[in-house]
Amino acid sequence: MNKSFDFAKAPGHLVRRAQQIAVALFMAELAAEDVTPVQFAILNAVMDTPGIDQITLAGRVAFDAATSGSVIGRLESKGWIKREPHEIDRRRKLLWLTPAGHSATLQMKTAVERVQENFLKPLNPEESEHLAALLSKLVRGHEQKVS
Amino acid sequence: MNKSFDFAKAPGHLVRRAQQIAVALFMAELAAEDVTPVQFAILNAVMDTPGIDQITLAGRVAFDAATSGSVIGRLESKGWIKREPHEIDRRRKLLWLTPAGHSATLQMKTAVERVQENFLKPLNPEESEHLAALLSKLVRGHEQKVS
DNA sequence: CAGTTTTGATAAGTATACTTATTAATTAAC
DNA sequence: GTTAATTAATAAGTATACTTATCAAAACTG
Repeated sequence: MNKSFDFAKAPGHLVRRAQQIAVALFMAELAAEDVTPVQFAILNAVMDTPGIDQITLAGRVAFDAATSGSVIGRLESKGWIKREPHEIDRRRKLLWLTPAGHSATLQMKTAVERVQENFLKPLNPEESEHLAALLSKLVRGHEQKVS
Repeated sequence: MNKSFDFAKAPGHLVRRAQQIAVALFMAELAAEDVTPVQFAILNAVMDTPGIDQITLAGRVAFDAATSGSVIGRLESKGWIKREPHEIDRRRKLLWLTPAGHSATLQMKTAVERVQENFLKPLNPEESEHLAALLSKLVRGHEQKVS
């Protein structure tokens, strides 16, 4: 009847909880760098593809132009990212890491790897792989509708 | 060298992505009710435990007193939740559903069950159960440090 | 090639989600 | 039993994350 939803078993709740934990571990491990998970994702993508434009980058990590635009603005204020208009298509802004941004990002990477390890610590290696595989399948299965 | 982090495989990224999808499905399915996942979680918890106080509720669904306080404020504005100070300990505020909140929450439940189904649609029943089990184990393994 | 449509970026507005600080009320300690 | 420590709630401030609206620049269309 009025039986409430069983949140402990609800996948949506578990996923939200897991994400909260991942973010908390990230923030704790990278407190010294003063960076957030989304900021790192963007720095990483720009390091991977220098001169990427904001829309392409948004599709790759944040999935929303408005959000990633404001995140990039913050990274620009920190002096980690440089924004320059595309020579031909002046609507577009292309992104590069500054030297400071480059070395900061490199430093973050080992810390982020530690975060991933800590995050998965409650699971053994097989379970960790299985979880990643299931999440991949789930996410890919939805990809058409969300991106 | 400058090989970037492989986000497609990073569990933190997958979890964030999965959560985004879950929220998007929820918002689409419950657009008519004008409610968010966190708001539903709170309504559900109050229906489950009428007269619960804000701190206990926060620990159960949102894990943060400030956030859940503001969410409850919004639910109060909507006329779905009633807040009353505890008779003895006047610091505490106890929560009840209004009649409108009660019937709205009941209506949401079937929609939320549809969301869970849609969310897990890319996986077969075994995989769905396995995913929930792995996430449960992961979350429980971290529970001491985060709550 | 003028007019419409599309696209990239930003602004505005709402809703989490967290931290730290503040206030008020209660409990503990001496 | 008054001060000290704790606790519940809120406020303030930052950072996502999304929607819709706006604006400017390109691309398309007749």
